[in-house]
Amino acid sequence: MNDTLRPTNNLLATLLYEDRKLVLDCCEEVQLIFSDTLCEQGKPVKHAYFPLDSFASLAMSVPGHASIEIGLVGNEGMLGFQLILGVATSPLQAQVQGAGVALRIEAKQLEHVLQQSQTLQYGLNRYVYVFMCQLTQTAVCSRLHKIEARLARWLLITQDRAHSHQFHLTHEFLAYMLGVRRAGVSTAAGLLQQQKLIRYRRGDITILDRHGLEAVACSCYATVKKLYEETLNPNPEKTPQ
Amino acid sequence: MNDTLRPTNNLLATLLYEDRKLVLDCCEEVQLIFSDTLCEQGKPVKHAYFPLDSFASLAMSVPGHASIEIGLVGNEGMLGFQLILGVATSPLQAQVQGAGVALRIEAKQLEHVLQQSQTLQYGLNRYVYVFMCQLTQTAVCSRLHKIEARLARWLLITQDRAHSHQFHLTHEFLAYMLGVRRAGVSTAAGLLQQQKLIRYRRGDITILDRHGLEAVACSCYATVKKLYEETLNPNPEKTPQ
DNA sequence: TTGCGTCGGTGCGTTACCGTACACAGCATT
DNA sequence: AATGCTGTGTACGGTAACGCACCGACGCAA
Repeated sequence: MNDTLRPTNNLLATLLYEDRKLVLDCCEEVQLIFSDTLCEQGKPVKHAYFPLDSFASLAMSVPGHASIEIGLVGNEGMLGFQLILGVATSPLQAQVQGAGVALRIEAKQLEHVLQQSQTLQYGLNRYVYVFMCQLTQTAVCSRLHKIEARLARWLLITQDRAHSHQFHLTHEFLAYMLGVRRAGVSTAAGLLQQQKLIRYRRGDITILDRHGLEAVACSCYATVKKLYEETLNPNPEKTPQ
Repeated sequence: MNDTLRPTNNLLATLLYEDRKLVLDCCEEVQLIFSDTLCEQGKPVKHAYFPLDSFASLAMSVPGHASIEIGLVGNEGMLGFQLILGVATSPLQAQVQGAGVALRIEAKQLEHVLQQSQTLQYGLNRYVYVFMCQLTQTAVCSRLHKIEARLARWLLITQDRAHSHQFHLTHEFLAYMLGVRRAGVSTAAGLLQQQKLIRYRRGDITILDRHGLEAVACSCYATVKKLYEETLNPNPEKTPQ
């Protein structure tokens, strides 16, 4: 497969060649449609996804409350971390936020290839670890930081996943993900727009000043980004252990 | 080893007999001292612990802010989940909250026995999964629920780990764990005491009415408890898959 | 008995966000 | 041109928690 001529999945890229091949041979390419639900809270999961140019949001809902952000999964990771741990039930809800292509592997087949290679197991376990840290950081963030900072952070990670300075996100959706009121998002977004960091019109958001946005966002953005870079080294051939 | 005459670790109890033996043979018994720090954020980890009658708190601190609760680990689980994933750095801070005995295994040895048994790997992976769900639930909880409910929840999980209706916890410490002001805890604790659910005096807390406390606590307590019961089945011989 | 450190109760002004509600603008459909 | 839906701006009163600060009560030790 010629990876250089098409978008790649960075998690797969961290794997040893043999392990990557093992996984890729079981994968099929699928087109993800915007707003499709890939898995629901508490329901069984049939596939794991390695997004290429697509990405999906993860959220948890609590009875009697709004839901809350957990994170976004794009081509830096994998959707369905539970399968790496041998659990076939989804604890979260996943919804496609950016249409595009993803590689898909059946749960059974993933389980099978995991049993065939210790190093694959190890490589994907590292992802589970990073994902867990990200989860914790997001948790802390939503507890400590104010809406404006969290909104800025969310826009940044969306831009990272979308690989574009422009994307579609309504205040309504952002409110849902951040677990706040729609009105709260409007106010915060208004502030960011006043500072000429972003521009939006009926759901179409354009990032005007990424650096400015990073300054407004809390340190959580940088922390998680660094974690991914440090832990998921994209040159495993050089550091196979 | 005669497990029936002494406190047991429930996670170890979920393992197959052979796997349990594999782990136990590498374990040494250690006495954990109250307020000892078992691992610090970002520092390497040398051991994993399986508490018997001891328990420890996990917290994450963010520069410029108070720290925040992640959870408590007692005889229902294991301290050092990262080691199961092959990562030897601690993302969190762990401090002994209940003095007592724990079984301790060296990181290297755990890695070694994990390589020897797929079923052990699988059994501990399930714990990682449950722990992750708990993490998420705690995250959501600290975002959505008010201090009184979260305090009630914390007291309940402490009671579960301490296996006693009485334990030592100052408002100061509770504030630290819940990520709120000490004064906020005092007010909330005062309310619980007014309702005759608890009694406290200079750090000594007595649970008077567990059911009442469960009613005040948010649903998160019940959710996580159920998750542990369902996922970590203590009779693996009957359901070895 | 005095002193000191720990622990907890309380008050005050401030802030971030909530629930609710209404108004309006852009866009598509009839 | 009229209608209706979606997306956004804004306002109002209410509240949970904040930072800060001070004081009192208890318990240990000199």
